[in-house]
Amino acid sequence: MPSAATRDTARELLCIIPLVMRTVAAELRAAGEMPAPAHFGLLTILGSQPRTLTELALLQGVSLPTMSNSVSTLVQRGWVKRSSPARDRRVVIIEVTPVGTATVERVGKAAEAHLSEMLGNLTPAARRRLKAGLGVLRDVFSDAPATRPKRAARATRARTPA
Amino acid sequence: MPSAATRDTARELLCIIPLVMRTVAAELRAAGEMPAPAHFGLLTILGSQPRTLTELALLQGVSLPTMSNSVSTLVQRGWVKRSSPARDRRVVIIEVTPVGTATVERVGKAAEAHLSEMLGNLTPAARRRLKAGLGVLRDVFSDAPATRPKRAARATRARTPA
DNA sequence: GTGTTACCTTAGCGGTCTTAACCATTAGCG
DNA sequence: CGCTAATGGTTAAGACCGCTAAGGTAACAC
Repeated sequence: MPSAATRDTARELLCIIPLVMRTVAAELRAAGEMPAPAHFGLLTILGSQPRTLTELALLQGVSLPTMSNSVSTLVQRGWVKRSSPARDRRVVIIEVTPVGTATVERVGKAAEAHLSEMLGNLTPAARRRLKAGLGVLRDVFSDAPATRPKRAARATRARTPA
Repeated sequence: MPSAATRDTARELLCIIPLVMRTVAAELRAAGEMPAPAHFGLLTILGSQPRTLTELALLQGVSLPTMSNSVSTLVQRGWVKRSSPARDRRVVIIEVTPVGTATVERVGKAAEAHLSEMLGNLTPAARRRLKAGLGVLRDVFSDAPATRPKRAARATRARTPA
């Protein structure tokens, strides 16, 4: 049973996250050839290593069809490529292309710049609070598939350093 | 020229907000007759007082057409109603209906419950950090039209929207 | 009354997400 | 070997959310 405090925070989340989301999406949209919000995270993930479709869907907390479609879009834009390993041709490995890497780099920089403009007005203390809050958010949501409480306990410590 | 610290925070925002957004949307979707994420905030705003379409669009940081459409959906569901004041028949006043109020109440509660489940694992300290961060988020994004400083009428002050 | 401005709506497009249904490949087993 | 599952992806259809561009009507100013 949720305490009043958690419920309060939940309500807060419910109200402002969509607001923030809109802004973030707008930044990305305005930042050039706009890899839509979802695509940005995707390319970032793939930047560290290639993944299968299922892995990606899990990581991003979306259904397989959604991921398949997103990847298709990305392929179409030349940012990632699909390939099937010979050992098991059912699976699809998705890799980012050099063009994709460059795009994320560029667009991300532009979006950051815009965002930073808004964040620039914050006092250092406020920015610290924001950062701390984002860290918590990441810990809580980093792979929770929403409506399915599959894995219960996630340690909420370990503030994801840097 | 954004400092490294702000850029870092911006990048953080860019990566985790969509993730959180998906979860919140899923909560809402699973919470019953799902007033989509955007609708939830809208109904909440209207809960305190009726507003014109333009006001709503400004408050939510969306375009007028978007707000018009959203309101149409809400009207269709019987959650709000439109009316034109006699003194100026160009404007449209949007008011929440009793059904709308009840719906937000109910759905909000369900979504909060789900969210609270995730948040329940947080230490009190972490929850405090989260809350503080959300507050900052609200201040920063509460009505910033993202990429367009349309008419710069809004100074960067005016905290405390509620 | 003509023109301008303000407010809202309609139309059309792209993106995100879902579920249901459908292939294709691999693995198990008699 | 051939049949049946299961695994992994894809397609198809549907609902929302956001945008721009292009109307339409009401109020205001001359």
